[in-house]
Amino acid sequence: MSLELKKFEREPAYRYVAKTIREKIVSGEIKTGEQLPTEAALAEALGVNRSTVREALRVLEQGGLVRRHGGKKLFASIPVSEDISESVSTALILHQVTFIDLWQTMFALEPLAAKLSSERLTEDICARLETNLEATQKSLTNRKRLVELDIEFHELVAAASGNKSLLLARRPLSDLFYPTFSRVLKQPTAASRLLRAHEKIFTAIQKRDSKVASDWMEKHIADFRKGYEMSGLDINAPIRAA
Amino acid sequence: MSLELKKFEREPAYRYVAKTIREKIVSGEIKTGEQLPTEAALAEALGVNRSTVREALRVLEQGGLVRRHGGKKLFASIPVSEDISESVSTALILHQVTFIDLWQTMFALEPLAAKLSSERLTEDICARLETNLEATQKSLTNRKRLVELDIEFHELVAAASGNKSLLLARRPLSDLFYPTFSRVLKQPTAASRLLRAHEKIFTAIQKRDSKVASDWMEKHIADFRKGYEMSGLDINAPIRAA
DNA sequence: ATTGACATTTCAGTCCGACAATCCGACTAT
DNA sequence: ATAGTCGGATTGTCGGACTGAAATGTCAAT
Repeated sequence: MSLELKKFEREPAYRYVAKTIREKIVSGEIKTGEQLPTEAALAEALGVNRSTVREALRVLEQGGLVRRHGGKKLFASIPVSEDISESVSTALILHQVTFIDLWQTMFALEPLAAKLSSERLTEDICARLETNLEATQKSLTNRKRLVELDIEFHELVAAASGNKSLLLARRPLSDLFYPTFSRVLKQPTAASRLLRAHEKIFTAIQKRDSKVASDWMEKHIADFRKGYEMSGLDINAPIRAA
Repeated sequence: MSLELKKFEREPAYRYVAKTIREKIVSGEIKTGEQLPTEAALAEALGVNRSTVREALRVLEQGGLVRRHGGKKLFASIPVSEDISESVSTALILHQVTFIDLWQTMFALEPLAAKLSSERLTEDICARLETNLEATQKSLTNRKRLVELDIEFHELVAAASGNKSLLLARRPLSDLFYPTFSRVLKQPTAASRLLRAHEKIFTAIQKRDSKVASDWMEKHIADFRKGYEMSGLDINAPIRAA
């Protein structure tokens, strides 16, 4: 017997304004990349004060729907994974997710990314993967650089899949993994194993061999976990913020 | 040859304020559930105007890090999946993800959720799943209700996994699926197939049989796709907003 | 003591007006 | 054309003010 009395909550004006603008963007009435009116103009058009418009803009900005180029003009935009990732990451940290939580999810997503990439790889991304691999070969002793290249490799594979939901889902997990990844790479054979796995994955993707690509990615992610454990890190401890 | 001269960008005060408060929350200095000072107090403490504080609060609010209870008091809080899901969903829509994109990702995540649930199921959630199944049996002809129950079932399974990153990753996908799900349920045998799958999954989870749980979930998700296609919906068309 | 009605205070939401910094566009001189 | 100059437009920030709703305090009745 929930009474649910009417939920009086009159929605604040700033939220109404945000919703209105968001809908115009989502519906396509305001196209991506298009310039928005000035704050003053929006205020007048919507019949509210500029302060109210500004609060609404902060909301949209945080959601990545609106951004400023070069300090002044306001543009409608598509939220990119960076926009989303930060809030998801902090949410995960506050929920005290453990390494093993993240790893389990990643273990499901990354092989999928490898598989799909084998089916959709474009010339552009293929070239970038190749460049990435060459750089990796030259950076086997530079842990910091190696971490960057590993991040890029996996991001490229996910991008090659052409599946944006996959890209968006894995990004925050990746962001949370990598602060400790440098430590895992201290393991003697870690760097060479990483390179070997990346090469196998890349080759398989190039050959459109989705099965092998997926399998090697699986091994690669499994290997990451082993390395994590062997580095003396606790897979059941909550992930710390970067 | 990029000069990259210092990126002058002095960060706006409202963003600095937001960052400051966020860090205090993430670091635990302000505990979850704790009440925050009033806007005026924050303004004075941080040496900025109240308007500036308010803009910062909009940012944090959007990220689910603070919320108001009963319209007045401000509390620090943990972002829940609803908080995140909306922005991720709109991002996905703007990226024009297709049904097949979402489905592929879901096809990787849901069996994992079923598998993990088999290992960690709690009494509480077990009972709620049982209630859910009973309600489903009684609602086979009520499509609207059936959609709600299906959402709940899968959400419960994911919750039972105890893996928050999984919960957070699947939520926006689920939200995007369900607007069209009612149509899929028009298929003659769809409702009974759904019930049967849910029952099989639940039974397997109860028996801690992770393999069977995972397999049945896989079948269930695969079946969903077939139903989607048979309903005359285009799996390659961009998902529309709810 | 507990309850309930009523008065008081606090505070979020909104508005107004203002100002400095700086970005943009137009105009001018080279 | 290119570079330099100048003024208007626009954002970020500020101080102040008002309103209504929420929180709190007061007091009488039970």
